[in-house]
Amino acid sequence: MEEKRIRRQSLYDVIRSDIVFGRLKPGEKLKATDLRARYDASVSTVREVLNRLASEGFVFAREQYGFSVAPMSESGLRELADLRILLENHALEQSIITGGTEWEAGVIAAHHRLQRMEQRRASGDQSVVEIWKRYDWEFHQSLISACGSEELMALHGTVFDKYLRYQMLYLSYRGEVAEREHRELLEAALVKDTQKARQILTRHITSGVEHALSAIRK
Amino acid sequence: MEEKRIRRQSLYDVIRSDIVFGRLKPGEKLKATDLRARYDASVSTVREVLNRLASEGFVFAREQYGFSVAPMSESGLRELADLRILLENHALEQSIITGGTEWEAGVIAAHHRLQRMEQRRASGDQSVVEIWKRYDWEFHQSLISACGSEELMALHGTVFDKYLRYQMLYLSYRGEVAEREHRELLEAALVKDTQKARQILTRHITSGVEHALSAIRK
DNA sequence: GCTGGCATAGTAATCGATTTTCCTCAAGCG
DNA sequence: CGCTTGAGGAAAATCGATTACTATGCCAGC
Repeated sequence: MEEKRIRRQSLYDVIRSDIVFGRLKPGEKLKATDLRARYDASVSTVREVLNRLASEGFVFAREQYGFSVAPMSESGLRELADLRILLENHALEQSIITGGTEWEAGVIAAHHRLQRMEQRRASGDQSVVEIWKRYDWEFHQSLISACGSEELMALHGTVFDKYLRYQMLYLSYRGEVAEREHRELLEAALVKDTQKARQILTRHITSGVEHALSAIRK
Repeated sequence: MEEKRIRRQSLYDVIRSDIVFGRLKPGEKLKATDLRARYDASVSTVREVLNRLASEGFVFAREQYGFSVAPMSESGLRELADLRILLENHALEQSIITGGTEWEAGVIAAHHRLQRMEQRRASGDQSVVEIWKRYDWEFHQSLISACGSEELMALHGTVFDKYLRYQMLYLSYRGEVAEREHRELLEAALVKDTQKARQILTRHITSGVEHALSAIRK
């Protein structure tokens, strides 16, 4: 039962992931003809994908100049972190208020998957980075999944990945600390303590930013 | 001095505006070949534009099915309104705190332009609707322009337009009331009263939603 | 020696044609 | 009679070629 994907979708996934995980460097020029060869697709298909990525902010586009990987900056990181705090805190609070048993079950399951990967990552297994980060994404998404707004969730999902790109750039790994924060976040959510949950989440993100910035300054 | 635009950009503007102002109905199928004739462009160009609009949420896309104008629903309106309140309140507060004289000047100028159009609209001139709404957009953007986050402003800009689409659908016109709220918003911002400004803005949006929903229920 | 314009090459933008996929409908079989 | 299956057509996805633009560098004139 092989999953059949159209070329555009798989191309989109590959390029997006190449950008998020740094295989395509910030500022790097994305020539349609080069990508055509590299990814084995026609210019039209490549351009469709680049247009999508451009409107999401992963790719920078200028008329008559073409496409390049979106640049990164310290202010970019701060902006995205602030935005994530704003969106995710709000969604989290709503979600805790309205979430029922099904939501709780989903959150616990997502946390379990994440935790397993965190352990493998902690034991030095570098190969699981992408899967680990996907589970990270899924855990945070599951936490806010009862917020009642698909628009909000979609927005958060994109912001999360744009923020993740910075974590990957700075090779920011906080191991045990982030692991504990996830656990605390889970607990606060399950006992419906919105204020505590907001507090932990804010710290989770803020200290992540500080950690990344201090790492790059050395 | 004729402005030279590339085809894709002008096509994007036209289709986007056609969707926002309801000339393309929600759910309407967007066949590439039809659009090709209607807007005089090739399928590739049309598809590039539709991909962009899809990732912004104005167009709905499904594999092997093609594109259609994004559907609209009451919950969609509520979600976008909530999102706009969240984003704009936050940005407004930051902007009031950091904004200096230049920011104040920009806000006053934007409000003046908006007010002039509000007057023309109030006197029954239906032809200015699009310009009027553009000035509305610009006024709100200028208010948050000192928030320090380009990401936030870009996000707000898109959300504003998606919300505007609902106002256009419901033909929601609050005339004098909205005019007064804009004036109050300007005043609160200039005297740096963040709490008052947040309060007015929240009411501005909330009552706009209520007005629209009560109109459709008759 | 410097500047301004023109030729040229490289790349982006656009195009129409071709291939692939999906849906419909009807005929054949159980 | 109902279900499966395959032919046919419509529309989406993909393609390579063509056109348009821009930047680079060379040459002529000042």
